[in-house]
Amino acid sequence: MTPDQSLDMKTTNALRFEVFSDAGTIQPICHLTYGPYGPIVYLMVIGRPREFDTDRALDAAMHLFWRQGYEATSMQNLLDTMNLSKSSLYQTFGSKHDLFQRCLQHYRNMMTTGLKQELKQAATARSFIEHFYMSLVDRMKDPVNRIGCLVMNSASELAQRDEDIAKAIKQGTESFIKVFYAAVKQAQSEGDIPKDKDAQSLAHYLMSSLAGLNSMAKAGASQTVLNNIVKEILQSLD
Amino acid sequence: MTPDQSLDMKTTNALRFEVFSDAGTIQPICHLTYGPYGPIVYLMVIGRPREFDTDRALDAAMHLFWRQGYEATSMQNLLDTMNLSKSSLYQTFGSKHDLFQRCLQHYRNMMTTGLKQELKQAATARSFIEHFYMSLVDRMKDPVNRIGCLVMNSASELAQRDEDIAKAIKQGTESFIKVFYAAVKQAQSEGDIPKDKDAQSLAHYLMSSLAGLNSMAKAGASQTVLNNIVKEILQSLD
DNA sequence: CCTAATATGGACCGTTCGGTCCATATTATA
DNA sequence: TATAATATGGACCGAACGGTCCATATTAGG
Repeated sequence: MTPDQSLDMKTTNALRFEVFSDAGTIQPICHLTYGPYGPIVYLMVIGRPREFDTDRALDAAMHLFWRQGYEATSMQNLLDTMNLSKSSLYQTFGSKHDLFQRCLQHYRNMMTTGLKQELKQAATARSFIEHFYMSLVDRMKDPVNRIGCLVMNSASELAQRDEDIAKAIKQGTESFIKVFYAAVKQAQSEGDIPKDKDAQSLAHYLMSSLAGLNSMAKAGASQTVLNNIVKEILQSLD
Repeated sequence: MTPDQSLDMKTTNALRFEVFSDAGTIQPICHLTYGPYGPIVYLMVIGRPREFDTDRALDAAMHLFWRQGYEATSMQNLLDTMNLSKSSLYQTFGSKHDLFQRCLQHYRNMMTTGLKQELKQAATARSFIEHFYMSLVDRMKDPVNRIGCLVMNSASELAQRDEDIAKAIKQGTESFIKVFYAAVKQAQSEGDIPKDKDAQSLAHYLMSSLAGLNSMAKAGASQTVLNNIVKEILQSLD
């Protein structure tokens, strides 16, 4: 169980135990009640089983919010994309706001997992960093990909007026920065970044540069311009 | 007349000549009609004069959009802030969308004018650049100021789904980049930035870094973190 | 005083917003 | 088969959305 998961207990007329999955969805484990001969534990859930995949629906919602932002995404829009009925959505995710929080969590997990894996698989940490920025610019060839980072987009749109989301954003950026920090540290130990550079500062700088790059792409900067910016950014590692 | 201004002619039962002010508001010049002895030119406008200051209202709207974003700002919100009646607003500015475009223009003019002036007044171009970033971070002490840049905020929120606004955003960023370019060029001629650096690339990089810094501030980065990022950014000028 | 032109306030519009509720369908166990 | 629990579809809700329209007020010139 990762730190993101938490145990929850809910009493109905009997007793149920639930956990939250990585994606934040509720997963029933067992169902405790009492029969004439003592307690009975049902290991499966009673009731009609879900017809949709919660995590898949969450993923669809995340991509929609990512592309459109919070305000510009309507519930109807979400229903269509997630392919759910209104009841199912509200029963499973609570509200638009709650759903968005789950999406932020999901995004954070997805990204950090992916980045850590890429770092592990890269030949050197420095090449990981370089490849990260260069492939980012490459992806920007397709305007469809100029949607920035969900966390930073949300910071721009919501952080100043929603404390809960601000907290999630802070956690998100810190997670990303941790990956950059690990990469910088590793690169320093591999001799590819000067050891006298402050790894923490550099990690923050890399995060900031990433945000800037995404902004420039959204603002319509050309491939050439983006590449030149990346060149400047990467020189900071020397 | 600056390039932003344009001449417009509108025919009613007579003929009127109008210009757009820097803020984009309509300014009547004269009113041409025909009397029994030939054409008559009224130099003043016939009709009830405006009771509000158009530019002041536009400025208020701009600050509201800047703080809240486009979608999160309702017409009622605008009416209250601009202190106008619904009729006056729609008559003067057309629609929410049109008003927003005007605000973008106004922001661009305001910013470029201010920056050019600061550059002119600075001891050296390099000190202008350095002071620009450092005072930005200083302003971020107050959360009220963590509202980023209207142009970049709009890029994040709207550029991918509104061609007109995307165009305005591109013009905006290009205007800012021009100022940075001028500063870099000047600093190079003053010997404060190596002449072998590509001024254009550096200008784009400075713009990108600015966007990143604003994003980080919105995401809740501490003063210390922001300062460290600025240090890294400014090292790119060496 | 009449007229042309504009300003203003407020009623009003259809649509969409996020969200609730309920009747019905479906499932697994008792 | 009865029951408990859940899933689902759709009707429905009040509020807010951006926007239109019209009656009235105000101004300057004829």
